[in-house]
Amino acid sequence: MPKRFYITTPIYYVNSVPHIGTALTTVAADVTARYRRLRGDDVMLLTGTDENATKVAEAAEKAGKSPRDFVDAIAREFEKIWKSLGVVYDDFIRTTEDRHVVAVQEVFTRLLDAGHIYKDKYEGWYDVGSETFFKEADLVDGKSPDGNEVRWVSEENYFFRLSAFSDRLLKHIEENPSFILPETRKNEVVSFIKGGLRDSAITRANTGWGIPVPGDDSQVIYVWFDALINYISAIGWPTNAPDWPADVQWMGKDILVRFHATLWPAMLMGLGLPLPKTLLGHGWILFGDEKISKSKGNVVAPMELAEELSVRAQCSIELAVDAVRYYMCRTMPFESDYSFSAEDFDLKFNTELVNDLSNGVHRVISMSNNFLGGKIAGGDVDGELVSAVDKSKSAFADSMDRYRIDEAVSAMRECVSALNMYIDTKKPWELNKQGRTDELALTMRSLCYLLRSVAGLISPIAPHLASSINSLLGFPDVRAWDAIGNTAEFESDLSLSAPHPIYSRLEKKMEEAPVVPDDQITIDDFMKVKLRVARVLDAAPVPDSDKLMRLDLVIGEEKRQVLAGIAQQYSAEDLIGRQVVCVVNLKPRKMRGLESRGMVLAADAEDGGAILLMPDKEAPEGTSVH
RNA sequence: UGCGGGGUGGAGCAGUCUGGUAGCUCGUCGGGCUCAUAACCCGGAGGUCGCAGGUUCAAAUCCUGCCCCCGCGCCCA
Repeated sequence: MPKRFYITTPIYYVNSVPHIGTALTTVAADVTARYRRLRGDDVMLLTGTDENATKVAEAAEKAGKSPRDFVDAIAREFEKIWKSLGVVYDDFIRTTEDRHVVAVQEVFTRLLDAGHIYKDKYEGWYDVGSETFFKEADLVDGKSPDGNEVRWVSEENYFFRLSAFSDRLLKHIEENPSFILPETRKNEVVSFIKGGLRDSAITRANTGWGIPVPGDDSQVIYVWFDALINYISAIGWPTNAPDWPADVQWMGKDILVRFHATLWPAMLMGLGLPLPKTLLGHGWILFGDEKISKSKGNVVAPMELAEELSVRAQCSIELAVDAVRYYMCRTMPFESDYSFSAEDFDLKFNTELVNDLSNGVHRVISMSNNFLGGKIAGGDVDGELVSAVDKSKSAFADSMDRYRIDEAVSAMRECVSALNMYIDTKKPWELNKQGRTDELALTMRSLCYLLRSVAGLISPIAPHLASSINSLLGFPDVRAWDAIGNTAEFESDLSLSAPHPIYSRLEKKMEEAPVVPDDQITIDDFMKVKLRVARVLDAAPVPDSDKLMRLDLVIGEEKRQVLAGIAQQYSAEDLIGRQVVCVVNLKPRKMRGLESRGMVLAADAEDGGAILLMPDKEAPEGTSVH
């Protein structure tokens, strides 16, 4: 069996549904797959879900479901979304499937036998409450710094000898310039490896969810080690995996360096398997001011975007999805990130898809119908446009072959631009008025030819849009790369459909919520911060720390530990007994191994120090502050 | 302090590796066209390429120093 062109996406965590980020990766992979199919390749596109993380078991419990039911439901959700986004994959791997479990255990066994995996002890005082290990020195009166009971745990874990692969990895990266793309990511990987790779623990205690270590049920395989193996388990390894190595593995930049470009190739080397040809770590589409959106939890779901668009642009949901796919492709962040905004989306949609393309199509179809009754006699195509198409087509291919989907879109747009220019130059309405029928037919035929080529080029990106153009021209879909820019089809008479616009222009959106200047917050924002008067019960400098002071505070009925960077200005004696103001609903944070559950307010001194705030006169502990 | 990315006409970006016309999209101004969804086409204005030195016949591009912004880490909570 000949090797297929093998494309992968990461497998996605099942604790949340896709957002525009995961959709970006998956759509990019789908576009690549569609392009390769157009080029005549037999393609294998793989996606799937990562279901073995311990968090999954917890999330399932919260949802009141068994882990099994929980992951089943989410996996179905993913499949549904990819289908809606027009992603056509050839297989969907779930890491809870037998074929995967078997492969993971086999990988483990082989690497263990080959000496790449070893057992090592992990010892320490374990705080069951916070699932954290502490050093002897960190303990306070035989308890954890938080006051929890601790017990001595001596856990044996399995480690993967990642450190041993550094030189081979660097060599491979150097010898294969397109192994890691883009270039900036490659540099990052190289400096990460040169900084020293540490062996990684690849198992953890078995809590009832995950893939057991072969011959040692007390342990399960660590989720990343497990997950990466999907790329070979899905295509039949260890039995037979003719499609390996992958031609391109798409992913976001965040999971490239630590996992796909180091751990994964090292594992493959350990197994004696070839490495993927290209690892592609694209940037992210960010949402306007990232800080603001994070706090608002503002995630633009691609399908919501499409649904809204189908109403506003008066098109089918499929065409709206294509517009979203188009937007993702034309802005595909390669080296750096891209900032998404609704305004930007509307602008790109209106100018590129509606004004230039959809309206361009409409011009051609309308004129053909008005001037020629929708019938165009077969014949020659203007050589000027043939060479314009040739140029676009090869630029498109060159870009796609380098996985620069954004550049490929630009190449396609050259044709659209040529279309509108050509119309203005040839002025078909004048030819019609003057009765120059032959010239008119040549012009319209040539324009149809150009549109047919545009449809072909855009088809991997926006397949329904391509179909719409083709059907207006009275053609079936373009199925072969060689058919793009081929004039043979135009030797026979054409019979066009009646004109109707593909997309409608978007009008300005309704006024959004009043814009608050960046440096201002509303009273509601401020009220989110819960401030309370607290009394310092005890204080002590944090060991191994220059600036940190540990404070035990009384806030009303409650006691809590807060860390503050004030040790250089205040001693324990200064602090014990005095009142302070504390932010009580701050997310807990660990520093120097200790947990801080709040923040005491202090003014910033000129020397960078802190000046503690205290009530003007004594107030009961727990009094709220505004 | 560390690591990474970045500072190019009003906005967003390309160009920097491989020195030699500063390019693109949007906006703006003027003109054209009337087939089309107030869309399309042409032209103009607008930049000391973060700052200061250096190398060179020539620097956005190479070298040195500095300033500022963003992301990650941190004895910031």
